Amino acid sequence: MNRPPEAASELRRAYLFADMADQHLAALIQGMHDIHLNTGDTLFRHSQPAERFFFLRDGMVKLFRLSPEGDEKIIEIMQPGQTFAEAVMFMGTQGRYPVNAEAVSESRLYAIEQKAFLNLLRESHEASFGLLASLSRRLHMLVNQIESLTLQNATYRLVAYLLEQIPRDVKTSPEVQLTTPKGVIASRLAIQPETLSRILAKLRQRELIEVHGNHITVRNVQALRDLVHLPPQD
Amino acid sequence: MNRPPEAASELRRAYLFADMADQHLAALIQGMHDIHLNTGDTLFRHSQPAERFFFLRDGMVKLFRLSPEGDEKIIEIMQPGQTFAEAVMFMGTQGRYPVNAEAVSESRLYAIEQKAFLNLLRESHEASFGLLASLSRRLHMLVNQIESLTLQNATYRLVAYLLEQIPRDVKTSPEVQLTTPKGVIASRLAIQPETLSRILAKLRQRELIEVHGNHITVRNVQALRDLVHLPPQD
DNA sequence: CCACGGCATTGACCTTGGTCAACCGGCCCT
DNA sequence: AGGGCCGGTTGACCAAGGTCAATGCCGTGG
Repeated sequence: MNRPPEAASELRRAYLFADMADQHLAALIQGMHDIHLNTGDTLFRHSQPAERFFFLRDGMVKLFRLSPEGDEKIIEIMQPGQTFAEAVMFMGTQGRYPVNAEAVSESRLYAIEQKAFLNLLRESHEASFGLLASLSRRLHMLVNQIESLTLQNATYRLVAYLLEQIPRDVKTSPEVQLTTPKGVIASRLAIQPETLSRILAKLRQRELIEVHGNHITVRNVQALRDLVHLPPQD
Repeated sequence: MNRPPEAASELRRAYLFADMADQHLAALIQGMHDIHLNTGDTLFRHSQPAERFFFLRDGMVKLFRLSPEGDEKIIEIMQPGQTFAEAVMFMGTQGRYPVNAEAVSESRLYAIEQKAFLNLLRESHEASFGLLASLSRRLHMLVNQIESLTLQNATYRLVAYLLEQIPRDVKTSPEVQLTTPKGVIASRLAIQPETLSRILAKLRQRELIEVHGNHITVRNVQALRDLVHLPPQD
């Protein structure tokens, strides 16, 4: 495993590795594997035995569940710099992946053996704390998702999603570039593509947004924020 | 804090404390507080600063979110022997509770200071591992909940809930004693009480169950399992 | 003993979002 | 250039479950 020295700083973007001691990280880097996925490639499937977890370098990977009828619900869309499937290590004897993972765009990843990482956890408190931080962030995200699935309607979820895509510090009329096909976003928000389309059309009619393909211009941020009961400004 | 010696074995019922060294556990027990709640009492509220987490000794506590309109969605109903709000410690600086907590029945709890526990984590790998196990269990539970909220209908969710209530090893015609008012169960399943009532009525008509107040007799387990696509037996 | 309040049930009606189908436009491939 | 495919859009229709209101059923307390 000959690996460029940038690997360490690359990994440190993830909570999990942010504070890990150099030598521990170096050891991990020695043992990890490169993975390349084309769009549509499957990384792992629900209920397969989980022997490694992943760090996403480039591209995008969706984590999703399938209903017996084949309907898909995306739980999370992983972005570069994030780790996933790290929690499975602790699901008792022989953990299994709780979701499917598939590349939404061409992706490069590092795969890390759970065994190796478990050993490291025993030596490194920073690693444990990093993992705990990762898990609690994800936990919180899931609770928020449950809230918006049950307490909010489709329009609310879509608007909240759009607002999330606007970088924090933008003051000008914000532009949102959708990074995945609309069907993927629909599945993430647990609505049908047709419904997504209709909601966008309605927002367009009300002149709250402009839609050009997968580029969206938000014409009236405050009106959108009001729609989701967010206080003015921020 | 004069505490009975049973406290240790009581706490060990929770994943979090199961494998913790005796002296560490003893130290925790020294510092913790007793809490008594009557039905309807609030333990903490969403977005309050979180300074402690809890171990439920007796009774039941619901964790829930409220919509701006006041609708309630129960995320989880805590049972005796479980810990909750342990994850908040790692949500960066000054974590805040992501949910509300309120007693559904008269309850006794132990409250543990997060600071004290954090110090302990630095010394005890067992504590870290216990916490990691707790969090990944909860994570998995939430993913399952998202799946059934999005990919399954109300009848499915209720039937799955009923089947979960049947103790593992029962072979006779199983009896389910609902441990909370039906309205609470409805909120947990993200349906209205009226809908819950109607679904039970429908299952009764089909002679799959009998309902007597909050006692339910399952007349045909296999038919219920089929409804939720579970394989026969198990 | 009756009155009240909370929970549950039932009925009538309505709304949201799903389903099915047609259609459009861009892109790739031959 | 033509054909087919994929993603997205639009329309017509449908159904699951929510809403609103009336009613029943206790259990508690005056």
